[in-house]
Order: sequence, then C-alpha cells, then structure tokens
Amino acid sequence: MFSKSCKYAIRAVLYMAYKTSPDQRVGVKEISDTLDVPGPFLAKLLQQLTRNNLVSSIKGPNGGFFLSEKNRNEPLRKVVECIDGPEVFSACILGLPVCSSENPCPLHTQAFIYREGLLQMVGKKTVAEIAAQVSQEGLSV
Amino acid sequence: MFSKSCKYAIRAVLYMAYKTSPDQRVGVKEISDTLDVPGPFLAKLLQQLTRNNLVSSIKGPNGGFFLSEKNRNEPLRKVVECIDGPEVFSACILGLPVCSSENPCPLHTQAFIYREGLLQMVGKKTVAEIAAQVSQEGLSV
DNA sequence: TTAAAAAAAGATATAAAAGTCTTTTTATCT
DNA sequence: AGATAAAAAGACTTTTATATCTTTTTTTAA
Repeated sequence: MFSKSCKYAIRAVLYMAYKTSPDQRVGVKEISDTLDVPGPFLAKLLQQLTRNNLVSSIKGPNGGFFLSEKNRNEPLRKVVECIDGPEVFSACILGLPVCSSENPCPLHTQAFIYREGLLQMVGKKTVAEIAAQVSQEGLSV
Repeated sequence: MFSKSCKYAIRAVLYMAYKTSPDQRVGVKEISDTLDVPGPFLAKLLQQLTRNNLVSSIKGPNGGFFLSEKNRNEPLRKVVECIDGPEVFSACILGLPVCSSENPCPLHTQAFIYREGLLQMVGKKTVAEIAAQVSQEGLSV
C-alpha cells in the first residue's frame, strides 16, 4: 500500500506530533534513532515535507524539526500524498489504466470499499488527533 | 498493495480461467498481447505459478498454458501469495516489525478491516467464481 | 527422424526505490 | 567576528523490482 518512504514519513510526523512544538525542536538523529530508520534518508523525507509545509524546521544550533499548530491540524492524508502522490488511494488495485465503478476490474468493489475506509480515516483525522490516540492508548510508532 | 508481478499474475490467471481448458491451451504471447503486459516477464510468472500447481502447461507445438479443473477451484489468494508471499495480508501497514491487536500501530485497526475484506474475498472465492463474475458482468481484465 | 513450436531455465540488462556522502546555507552562541 | 550546530541541497551508491535475451528441453507433426 504505502512505500517505505511513506511509512517512515508517517511515523516521523506522528512522533513529532507529541514530541515537538515551535519551541521544542528535535533533530533528525533523535527521530531516526527512536524509529530505527536510516537517518540521511529520513532527512530527505523531512525536507520534502518541510517544502510542502507539512513539517517545520529551523536551521542552526538548537534548531531542528517540529510541527507548528498549522502542521498539526492537517489531515494525515496530506503527508501520505506528499510522499507517495495522490494516486495511492485511487489507483486500480490490479494496475489497469482505467478502472472505475462504470468500468470496474474484478477486484474493484472490494478494493474500493476497504480503501475508502482507510482514506476516510487519514482524510478526516488530523495529525494531532491521531497522535493523541497514540499517546492515550500507548500505541507504538 | 500488490506488486506489479502480482497484478500481472492475477490478471493472467483470470484471463486463462475463461479462455482455456485442458484441451484449449494458450501461449504466453496471446496472454501478454491481450493484457498488454511484457511477454518474457509474464512467462517467468506463469512458470512460477506452474511450479506451484496453480497453472498448468504443456510444452511443444499446440502446447501452452491452461487451467485444470483443480487450478480453477483454488482460491485466488493462492495466486497472490505465490507471487507476493504470505505476508501481503498480514504485514503492518507502517512496516513495524511487531504490530497486532495487542500492540497495534496507529493505523492498525483501519488497515486490518481494509485488508480483511479483501482477504475474505480472494480467500473464499475461487478463481473460477471470480472469473465467472468477470464474464457475466463484462468486467475488464 | 528431422523441423518446428512451445515452455523451462538461466543469464543479463534497465529502472526505480532506498540509502549514503559531501558541500552549502543559515542560525546561534561565545 | 569566529566556531559550531543544524537543516538544505545535490551527487552518488546500493539494492530490489522489473524486464529482456539466450539457450535448453520437451512435444508434435510432417
């Protein structure tokens, strides 16, 4: 479903959501060590998210990455689409160029129903909301 | 969700389900031309399926690939798992090494529901049943 | 019994994804 | 101002997935 890049990005953003604030930044190394993810690779992803205003950063000593209030209130879907592109939720599960309700592939209906469920979740819930659930319920990131 | 290989394999098997029988074989070229898929690559996939008794083949002139009665009555799931491995339906959507109902990742519940529905479908319906639907409803492969 | 047709097998090539390294820029603190 | 810490940017490498090519084996039919 998601590329490795996207998985790393989602996890990093959720981690940042409960670890950072505009005056509480965190470096790539801390994130990559905690999530057990390749550091320089994660850096690229965070930079891409930063360019797209889904993550914030400050350079220099005491700088680092963090989520602004605005960043927290974005639906998680934006993070996914920033890394994997908008097609993740709409592309045909069998890779057919045209596959829709009018012209469905054999697995279309099932794939649609269930992908729609995921989409509803990451599309409606914000980063902050999902992160809140993570800390309340002690989920792993 | 599925690799390209797996998508090609599913489509090829469903195509064969309504095009072939033990005495009505079809060559790789016809399949790859019809599905618009790279021929030699598809050949490898079909050979892998053949080794795992999910597709049948006969060499020589008038030979080719086909589905035996047994092949048709396998759940489509077997084809998927033969190509992408059994993890496709169970691996964590965020790639966490351990993710279960007891120790879920933030997207676990939604992802589980999503995948379970698909799994039910390809796990319960046989190749023949899905193929029947394809020809009855005129779906695209 | 030889030629041809088809799959099987194996080697090789290409492309895409994942990961690393180096240099540059920006900010902070002494 | 100078040293340092961090992200930003870009080049590069490695790995994995996808795709192709070549040779071998099997079968059929003339």
